[in-house]
Amino acid sequence: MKKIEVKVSSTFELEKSVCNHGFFMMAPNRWIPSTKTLTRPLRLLPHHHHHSSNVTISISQPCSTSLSITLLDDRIISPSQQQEIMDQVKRMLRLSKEDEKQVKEFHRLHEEAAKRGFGRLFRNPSLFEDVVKSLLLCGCRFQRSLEMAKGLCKLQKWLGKKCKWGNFPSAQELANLESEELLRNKCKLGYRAGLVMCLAKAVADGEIKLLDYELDNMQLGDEESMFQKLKTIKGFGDFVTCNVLMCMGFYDRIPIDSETIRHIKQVIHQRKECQRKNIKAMVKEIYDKYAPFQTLAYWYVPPP
DNA sequence: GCTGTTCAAGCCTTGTCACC
DNA sequence: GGTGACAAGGCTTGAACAGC
Repeated sequence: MKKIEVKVSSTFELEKSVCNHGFFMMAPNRWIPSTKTLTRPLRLLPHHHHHSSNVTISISQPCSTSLSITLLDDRIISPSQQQEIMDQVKRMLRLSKEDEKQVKEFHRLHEEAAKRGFGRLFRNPSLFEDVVKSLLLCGCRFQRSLEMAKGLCKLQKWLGKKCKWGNFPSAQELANLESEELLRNKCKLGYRAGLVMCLAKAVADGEIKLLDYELDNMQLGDEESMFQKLKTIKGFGDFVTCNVLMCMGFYDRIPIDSETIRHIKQVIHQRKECQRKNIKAMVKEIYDKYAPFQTLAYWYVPPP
């Protein structure tokens, strides 16, 4: 079993960087609380004549200054593939220099979060997976979103691919499906099947350049134009768009859904007057002082 | 800018009815 | 009366759209 070490700053805490909003619970991510380990498959780019392949990893934090990535399959990994694995882990846990900078700035505004080492929101290894999962959150309870993600991870098996642990399908894999019926009926995506299929095709055809979106955003820092651009995609309302912006690292528009009302009412502020009607105003009132990191502050849950 | 309405899907509750 | 099967409708979600 091969291990890769990744150095992290001493303020980094794996559990806090993983267990914050719902994505860490969605397949193929699996968090094991007893060992504080995150396990999931990652996709490796096609090499030479081979198709893209999966490698299963688990991430743990043996000490405060380093992470340990364990490769669970018995296979030889080239140096460039090792780099691919590290890049994806860095994306999930937001370990880039830019992320580090944002966390520090946020901590200047939010003393309590700084004290508890909170400031990184979990992501999936690719923006495409983030986007699809954001769509899965729509129009149902979270439990069903979890089942849909599981269904999508079984897709590779149904398509006859040999893999121990089904990975989340890529845009290419989804775009190559004959019809959306498999997504609709077997993965139980319902009406979301059409949206996901449409998105996958647009991404695979290069109509929507997700990679560019991600690369551009940090350099340009133009959230408004990114918001407008994302909003044109079918199925992207305010909630999904803000959730995707959050994944990209723009934190000043909080993704508001029904969960937000519960969140504010019961968990955080004991504010009973919170309703669907006034939720926007209340969120603004409570979190605007943390601008431009409102979404980070929103996901910070103080200890009981 | 907002409001309200409609849409979609599946789960949940309730209602109906035959049967023992 | 109690029970089980099944159907109908309600509830829930965010997006989309119409209207102001």
